Amino acid sequence: MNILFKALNDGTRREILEMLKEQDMTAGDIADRFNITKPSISHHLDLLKQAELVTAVKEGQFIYYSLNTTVMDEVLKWVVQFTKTKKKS
Amino acid sequence: MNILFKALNDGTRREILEMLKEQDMTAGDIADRFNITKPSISHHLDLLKQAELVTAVKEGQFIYYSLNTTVMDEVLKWVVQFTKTKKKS
DNA sequence: ATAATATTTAGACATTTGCCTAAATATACA
DNA sequence: TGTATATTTAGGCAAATGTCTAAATATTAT
Repeated sequence: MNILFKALNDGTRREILEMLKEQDMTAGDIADRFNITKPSISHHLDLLKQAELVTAVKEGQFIYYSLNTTVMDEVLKWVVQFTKTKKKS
Repeated sequence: MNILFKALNDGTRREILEMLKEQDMTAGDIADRFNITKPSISHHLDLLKQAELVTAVKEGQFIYYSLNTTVMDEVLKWVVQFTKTKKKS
């Protein structure tokens, strides 16, 4: 849970997740969309990978990153407990 | 969104939210449940307040903190976009 | 084998974070 | 008025974070 919220606590990383929601992308393609150096993006991707929010598959000299939606279910479950607190009126 | 994830990115703060889900509490009562000094808890409460995850009401010399569930809906909305991506098979 | 491309690893640096102690503020009570 | 209680504000400090440049690794193409 901790590592998950930590991974989500950064705008760049959240944007990466939103990009990967649309399509799988290589590390380079992801980096090209930000005004941040490739090593920095690589580090962000590593954190997302540690949190298992993304998976990485090497294909030749490229590494394709994909979203792993199942982990989000955990976050969802945690958040939901605070929202479904409605009382009958 | 940023300040929200920032507020949630701490175990102590998430625990406070879970406590407040059960009942409103004073700053002191909250602090008593942790092995952290009152000033530190006060700081955590301030962050939660900034994120509007909690509200504070002063009653005499006490300050009662309550959960504000409506803000969680925003988080929920953000998270859900990643979970409802199931395809028909 | 050498060069080019894709990506990561390593190391440095400034900023942010979470914690602490000490002091300040505000209310209640004797 | 003076003292105890509840909470916050201020200032300091070590650890974590996000960024960068330079170097290392791996793959592809000449």
